[in-house]
This record gives sequence, C-alpha cells and structure tokens, in this order.
Amino acid sequence: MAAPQKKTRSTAQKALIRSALETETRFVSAKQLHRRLEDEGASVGLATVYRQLNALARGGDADTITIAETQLFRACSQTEHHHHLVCERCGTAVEIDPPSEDWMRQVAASNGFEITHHVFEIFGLCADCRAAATD
Amino acid sequence: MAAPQKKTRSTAQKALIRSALETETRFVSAKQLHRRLEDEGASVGLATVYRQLNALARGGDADTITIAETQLFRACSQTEHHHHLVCERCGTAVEIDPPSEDWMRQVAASNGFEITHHVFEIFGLCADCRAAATD
DNA sequence: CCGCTAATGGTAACGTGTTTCATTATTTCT
DNA sequence: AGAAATAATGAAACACGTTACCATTAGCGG
Ligand SMILES: [Mn+2]
Ligand SMILES: [Mn+2]
Ligand SMILES: [Zn+2]
Ligand SMILES: [Zn+2]
Repeated sequence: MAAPQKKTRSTAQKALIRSALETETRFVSAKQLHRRLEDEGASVGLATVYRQLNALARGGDADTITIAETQLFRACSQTEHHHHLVCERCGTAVEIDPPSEDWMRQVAASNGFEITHHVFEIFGLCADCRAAATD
Repeated sequence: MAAPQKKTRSTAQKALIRSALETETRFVSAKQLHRRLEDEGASVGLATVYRQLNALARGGDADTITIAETQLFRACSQTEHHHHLVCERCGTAVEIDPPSEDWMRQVAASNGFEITHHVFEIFGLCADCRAAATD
C-alpha cells in the first residue's frame, strides 16, 4: 500500500525561500540567503531557511555542494545527473556532464567495488573574477 | 632568499600518530585514531592528533577526504595526483587515476573558467562489505 | 468559524575542528 | 653535562555550521 505521505502546507516563508533561491545564479549558503531575506524586509527564521533548503535538496529542486565546511545551495530544474564547474570566488556555477559512467563502473568493478555514488566538482575562477583579480 | 623555515622537533606522539596511520589501510578520522591510540595504552591528546594529521596532509604524506562533515585521513606515499574509490561502509580505499585533465580543462575553458582544483571520489561497497550485507 | 496539526522561529544543544596558554620536553649552546 | 631557548603538547575554551526542542502560529478541511 502507498505510504501515508503526510500532506504539506504552503506557507509564505516557503514561497519566499524558494523564489529567493531561484533568482540566485550562484551557490549560496543558508546564512547568506537568510540575510538577503531580512535585508528585503522579510522576516524568516534561520531554522526555517535551513529546513526549506534541505527540503528542496531532498526533493531534487536544489543542488548542494560543500565548500569550506559550509553547505551551499542552488536551484536546479534539471532531472538528469550532473555536476558543476564552480567559481571559488563568487560561487557562480555551470552545470557539466559527469565523467563516463562506464569508465567509473569499470574502475570499480576491477577492484571488486559496486558504485553507490560519486562526487565530482571542478573549481576555478570565472572570467569576471579573473578580470577583477588583475592588480 | 630561502624562507626562514622553522625547524621541527621529533616527539614520541608524532611518531606514534604517524605509524598508527600507516598501519591503517582505511580512511580514519582523528577521533578514531585517537581512540585507537589510547586503547593501545598510548596517551596522546586529541588536539595533537588533529595537528599531526593536518601536518601530514599538508606535507603530502596523507590524503584526506570528507564524508558526512567529518574529515578522514589515510597515509599516502604516492606523489602523483590521484583520487580514491572508497567503501562507504568500512572506509577501505583504492587509489585511482583522475579523469582526463585535458577534458576538464576543455570544459572549463569553454565556459571561461580557469581550473584551480577539483574533487572527485567514487563511493561504493567493497567485496567484503557486500558479502557481509547478504541477509 | 472550529479543530487538527504542519510549520515556524527563537534558542539550546550538538559535533567537528581550531585556538589558547600554561606546562613539558627536545634541541642547541656553552 | 647543565642551562637557555623554544617547539610541541594537552586540557579546556572557543568557533561555527547545523540540528533538536518546543511553545506558538497559522494553513486547511470540515
Ligand atoms: Mn544543477
Ligand atoms: Mn592516496
Ligand atoms: Zn567568479
Ligand atoms: Zn567495505
């Protein structure tokens, strides 16, 4: 039988957080998003920002990466598996394809492993940040 | 002129930590290594374990990965750049080659990025852990 | 409206990892 | 072999991102 599946309610905070994240092209932290919301006059608790960002990530509506012990989020509507090319200065990110799945499975199998998942992110400097770094 | 390069002293704790890490084939956390040391009768402070593991990593004598907000360490004598295939159950790891550097640079360049570094780890279950998971 | 309960938000608690600083011990100097 | 200089240690305090708690608010079906 189907799981009880508790029903979710639509709240103002949920909508605010979602739309704030969607207008952001960079990976942002919960704290950053929280500050931005209160700068815009909205009053949303930090705990709620964490909750909603995690919910979005769980539901596949946001990607997350961790940089310097801090989890960053970015809205994502893409359904296929992908990774990111991230500017380590400003957080701007571009979606990229994963390395060959066949190659990974091959490497794993030859060592007796069965793959469960993988992490892969390329970090660098975007054109803008490189230009800005010209002393 | 050459950097002042402060001189390092050899201590019992440093040797203990280094050799304990070297006998370990799995990725281990500072806490795990600390517990193991005190189980063996050695009395070493946790802060010292952190310090020495970080020093080993900085010096290239240890690899580190982060899993579930915890930093794990493993001795490594390899000098070339590499990655790991890690059993997410027992921590056993195998060193693997990186994906094509040319391909990564190509992807980055076509988006105006200049690569600084990348993270890549494959997680899975090793043969032993798969066998043990047979209900 | 009413009642049920999901959701919120302030705060306390948590876990990992770093910093501080008094104490210990290794190296160097005489 | 002392003695002086100072790197290293260790216990506890701290930093900080994230989660848990729980009393209060508010969405939604009736
Ligand atoms: Mn994405
Ligand atoms: Mn290695
Ligand atoms: Zn940038
Ligand atoms: Zn295993």
